[in-house]
Amino acid sequence: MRIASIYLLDAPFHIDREYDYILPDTLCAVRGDLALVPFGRSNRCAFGFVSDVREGDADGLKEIYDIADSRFSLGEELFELALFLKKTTLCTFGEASRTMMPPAIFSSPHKTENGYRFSAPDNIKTDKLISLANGDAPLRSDMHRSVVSFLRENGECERERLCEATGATHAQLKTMMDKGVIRLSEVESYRNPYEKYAKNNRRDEIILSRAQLSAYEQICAQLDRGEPTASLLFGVTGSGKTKVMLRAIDEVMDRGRGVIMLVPEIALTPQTVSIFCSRYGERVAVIHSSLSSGERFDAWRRIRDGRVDLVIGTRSAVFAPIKNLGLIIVDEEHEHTYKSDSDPKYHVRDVCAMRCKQNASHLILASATPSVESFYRAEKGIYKLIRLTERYGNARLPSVHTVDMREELMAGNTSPIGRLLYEKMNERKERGEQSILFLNRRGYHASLHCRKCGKEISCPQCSVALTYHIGSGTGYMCCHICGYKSPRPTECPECKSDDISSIGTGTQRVESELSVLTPDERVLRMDADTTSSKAAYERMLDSFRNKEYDVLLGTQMVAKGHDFEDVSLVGVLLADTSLYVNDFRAAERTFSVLTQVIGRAGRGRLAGEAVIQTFRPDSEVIRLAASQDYESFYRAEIEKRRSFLFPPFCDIAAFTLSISNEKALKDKAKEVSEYILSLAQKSTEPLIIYGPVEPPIYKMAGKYRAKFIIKTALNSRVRALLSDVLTKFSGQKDMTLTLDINPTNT
DNA sequence: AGCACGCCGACT
DNA sequence: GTCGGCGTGCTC
Repeated sequence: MRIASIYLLDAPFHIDREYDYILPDTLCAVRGDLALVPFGRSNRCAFGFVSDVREGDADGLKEIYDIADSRFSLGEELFELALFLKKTTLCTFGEASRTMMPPAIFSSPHKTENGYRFSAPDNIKTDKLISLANGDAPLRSDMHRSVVSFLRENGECERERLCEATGATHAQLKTMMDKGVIRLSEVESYRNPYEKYAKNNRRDEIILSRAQLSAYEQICAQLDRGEPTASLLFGVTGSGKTKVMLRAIDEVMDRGRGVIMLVPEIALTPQTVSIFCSRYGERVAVIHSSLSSGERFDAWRRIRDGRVDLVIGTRSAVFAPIKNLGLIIVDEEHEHTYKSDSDPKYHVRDVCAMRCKQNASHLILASATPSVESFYRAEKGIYKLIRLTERYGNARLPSVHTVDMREELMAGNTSPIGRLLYEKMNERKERGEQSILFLNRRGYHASLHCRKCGKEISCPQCSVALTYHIGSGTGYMCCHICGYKSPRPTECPECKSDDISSIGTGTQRVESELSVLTPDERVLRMDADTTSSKAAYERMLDSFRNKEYDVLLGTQMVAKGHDFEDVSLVGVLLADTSLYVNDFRAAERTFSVLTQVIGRAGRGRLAGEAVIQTFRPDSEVIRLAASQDYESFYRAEIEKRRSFLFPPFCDIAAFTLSISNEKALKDKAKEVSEYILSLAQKSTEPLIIYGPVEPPIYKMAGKYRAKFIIKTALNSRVRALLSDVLTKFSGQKDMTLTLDINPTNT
């Protein structure tokens, strides 16, 4: 008997392993194939993936219902990658495979007399083609004759086009089909929302500067080695990394190999897309979170069917089933969106490294402010370090002024705009140039406080302050964690005092301040509240580019990757907000976002200037960001990481326990803690265990949370230990225990 | 996670 | 007597 080992799609962690089934003679299967199997006492129908097929003893085993055809197979390479994810992130095989395939594949099977069969996903779009079957058949209708003569002249024709051209109806065509005069064939077709960019594509020649050419040649040298390699393309803002990447993509495609280009969610603007689509036409697939399920499925099918050589997309596009992968590019590699925060909690860099190993391909990590981990690896020689130290063309890095906001306060200026920034904005306005203002906080005021009892107005579901937003009427309070909204209170919910005051400044408040301070400046506010749709976001960037506004005011999203010719001033309204977060990556994040946002100024022919406003002008991070000196920042930071033992000098495994009952949390936390300690005692691996500790947000969406932080050096024995903890507590009800290995916020 | 089995309380 | 509460245990 042939026996197949199967991983199930929906097995929870503690029962996630291979299960053996009989493979009936009528079916054949190879590793990676999608299967339908009976599972559990009631033999409910479950999806699974074939891991292995062999001859063996069938006693006590159930039979596989069905195997899907190879179009819906994970394939050998992605199957291995799913196992890799399971092993390294401790997710289930099902979670891993779900992130690699479009959900449309798992459409519900249909029941037959003796089991279940696959249903083809119902949203495969087909073109219905009509061709001549027997043109010599005698015809009595004029319409039939004109259809036949049309087909004789034009050959096979798409059904709708045929109806349009001849005036025939579906019913008439049906009659002709029944008589055997014509025949209908269906071929799969693909929805491609980016088709419009792909028209009249052409590859314009790219002229590289001397520095860019050198970078490109270093990349080619890596490609020539024909083995898995990685480089860190470290180029200052505005150095023209994109051009180097385009040339590298050309080169790899000319060698007949596939490319995956990853970008952070925020960078997937129409500008980015149009650059690539107009260059590579229909050989491009774009993948991101706001595709419809049909579009997602079709992009996946186009890639699977070998119609695509270049995939551009966000994090999960690293799993694109592209054949003969030659190059992966991770643009803005320091971005935190490259770490998944739901299962599987993978970092895209690790998956890239694995895929490059599988395909002997090259990996390019690109950034003006590389993650400390990546720069460390470059120093160690694991990545080839390629530098671009100068801005492209005649552009120079902006000159930066740091303003101490305490002095502003003492001078009686309570506005979020300091005097220097105000002055410089006016200059820009007079010269017809543009400014970007960056503030890392949305809403109007950060929070409301009762002046009598000191209580802060907080979210009933989460332990964070509600942010005041202006809106219709008196405005509303909003929780930025769970989205809870309530009207603005008129009295303190605790002591009923009506003496409520506001603290802090958000983008909305700056917007209204500006309308008073500089009434003739046209200000565009861009944050999560104004860019609810992708279309709105794109429209805003376009109108700012078209100079319908003088000032772009916004959160993080104004800092990333945009290229505005006429922006010559960047103002950072409060640089220190992200410094007070209790997190070993706070300095890195602050440095990176400041450098990125400063880098938006002076990218064209105009000289750039930046004003950084802060209450901490003496802070080392702010000083280094002002001088845009990444390498000095890196030296200081890596020494801190070394002496306090943080990544890249150790790995961190973080368990989060969450329970809706606070008392139950305390009890369970003790139990988890004791279990971890008991395992650690038996282990010889280096393990430093902290916890239970209260996370910065203790209560989140109605659940209380406790964390356990383990500093360690990951290997298979440590993973087995972590897996043991997860298995023990993952089956228990009324609680969840999750594990994040090397999380981006600790 | 599902789902069945099973062992106790309140109903026609 | 039996319908149904959800505790317990298993899944090739």
